[in-house]
Amino acid sequence: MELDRLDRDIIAALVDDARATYADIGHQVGLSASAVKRRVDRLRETGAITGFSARVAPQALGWTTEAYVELFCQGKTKPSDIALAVAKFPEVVAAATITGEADALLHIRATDVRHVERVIERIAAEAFVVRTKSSIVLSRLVDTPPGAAVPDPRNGSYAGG
Amino acid sequence: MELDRLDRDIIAALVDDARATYADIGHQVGLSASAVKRRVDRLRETGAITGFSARVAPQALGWTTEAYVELFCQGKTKPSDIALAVAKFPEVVAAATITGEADALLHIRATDVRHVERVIERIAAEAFVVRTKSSIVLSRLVDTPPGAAVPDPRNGSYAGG
DNA sequence: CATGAAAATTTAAGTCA
DNA sequence: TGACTTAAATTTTCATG
Repeated sequence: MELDRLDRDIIAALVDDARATYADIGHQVGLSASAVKRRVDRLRETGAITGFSARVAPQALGWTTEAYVELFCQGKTKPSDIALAVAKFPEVVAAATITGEADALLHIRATDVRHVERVIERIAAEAFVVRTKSSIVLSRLVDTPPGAAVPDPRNGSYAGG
Repeated sequence: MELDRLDRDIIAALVDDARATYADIGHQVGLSASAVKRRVDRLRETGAITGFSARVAPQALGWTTEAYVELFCQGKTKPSDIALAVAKFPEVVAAATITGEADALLHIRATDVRHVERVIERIAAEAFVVRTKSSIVLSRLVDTPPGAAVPDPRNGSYAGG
């Protein structure tokens, strides 16, 4: 799907504040409220916008500890096997297969270090896991909601900082 | 701040759909619309909810490639130095100092592998950076919005998972 | 002190040119 | 696309347990 500058500006505005009114967004990007609504509806239909979500402060909800865990798996392990195994844990907020020595990298949020330890133990118990390598997060420096900046492939600039 | 079960249910509902009406949320959690609004206002004031954001499909916006980059820094480097340096790049969507051999871990989103390479080059050029170690993401397995599950410290259960 | 119900205002959603 | 109309939601106010 093709996105023009207005679409990217609208997306940036909605990433910044998903509850902004169509009139407000229209004022920001230079469109009428009804034009903005039509574009937002279209962006949702085409899948560019997948939904709207509250941003929460993890530590305020009790998620005070996070960790990154590298997974080293047996030779024949399929990505879908890993996905199925780790998706069971609400503590695993992100997971991806990666290049390099490790096969996958997990991002874990937990209530404390003991909790992290428990989750890693249970993941390490999966049949395909050979070993794990964990890094506890000491301090978070950056945490940008994905899509806060929208790249323009044509000129390398960004909308919405 | 103290969160009861209703607060956690409301947060879970808003993480799932930030544009749900107060009446809908009230129906889900067993409250009237005005009671829900009061609690949401309070959750925002106290900082448990930091805002509302559109969820976007990064690949639909041109962010087709992502990478994790370990940063090895000089002995006297402060976390704030790293934060300042990497926050300049919209491609750096997350960064944290971590335990282990590396000093920091960056999460980068870019338009393609060449773009990732360019960003890493510019970060590696920072004075405090000794070396970097990169892993390109092959396939994303899990990507949960933070707060999709809200832990209850009292009994170890979750709301909205 | 938080809740539910009602009133007033604002916004969303649909239709027209 | 913008302007207008109707329906719905938000926001405020007020009374209750």
